[in-house]
Amino acid sequence: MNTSIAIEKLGTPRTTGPFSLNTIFANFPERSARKGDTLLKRNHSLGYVFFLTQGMVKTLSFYPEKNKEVVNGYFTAGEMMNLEVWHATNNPKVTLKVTSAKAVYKVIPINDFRALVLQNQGLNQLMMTILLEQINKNNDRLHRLLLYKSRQRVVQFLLDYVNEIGQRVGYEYVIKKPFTHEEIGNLSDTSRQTVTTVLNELKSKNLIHFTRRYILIRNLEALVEESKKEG
DNA sequence: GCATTAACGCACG
DNA sequence: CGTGCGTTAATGC
Repeated sequence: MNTSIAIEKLGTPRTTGPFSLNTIFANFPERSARKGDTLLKRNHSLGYVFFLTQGMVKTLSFYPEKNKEVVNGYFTAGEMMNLEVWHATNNPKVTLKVTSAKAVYKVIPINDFRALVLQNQGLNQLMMTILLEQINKNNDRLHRLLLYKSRQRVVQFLLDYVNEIGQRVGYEYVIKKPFTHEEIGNLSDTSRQTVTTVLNELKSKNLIHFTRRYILIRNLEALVEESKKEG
């Protein structure tokens, strides 16, 4: 994989331009939330989709037979959330929680959303694309769990992370952390302690540097190699 | 071996 | 000053 090309794709073109989601949802008011706030409570009764314009939100599913909530993934600016309500107007398992300091989002009732999609062929196509991307992302996560060991998954998560929200600084990349080590563990299917040790190992190799506020990728190429390397 | 859980001390923000 | 982090020992497969 050519990471330099992948990095060039940074940004969210879907949020600008005449056919962007921002334009399509222009009439829906923006709402603001802070870290830890819940956008969608588990067992809510009404169907809404959400459009995230700023910040980061994680989704969790609840499994009553285990009495446990597991992290499904996270959304960044420009993404649609809770699209599952398209075929069932409520989504009782799912919770949406803000993980960044601040999040700005729009709430679109499912009936309004359906009407928009049915009258707008472009939006229809875009939704297909977005859904497939979300499915692919989940597939990739599952495949990584099957094919790679935990330390590699942490490195792979870092690479995803820098692609999505990293900022280029000279030859390095900075990620401002909306995640704790525990959350990184949830998302790369490993434990908090493993995340800590892997990150410190990468730090000692001078591939990355980090504090509680940010992660600096010092050597992206080497990190890509690290993600492929066996145990 | 490879990773998880528990446990505890420490210090960042 | 709370909780997120770093480390290690015990345990499982």
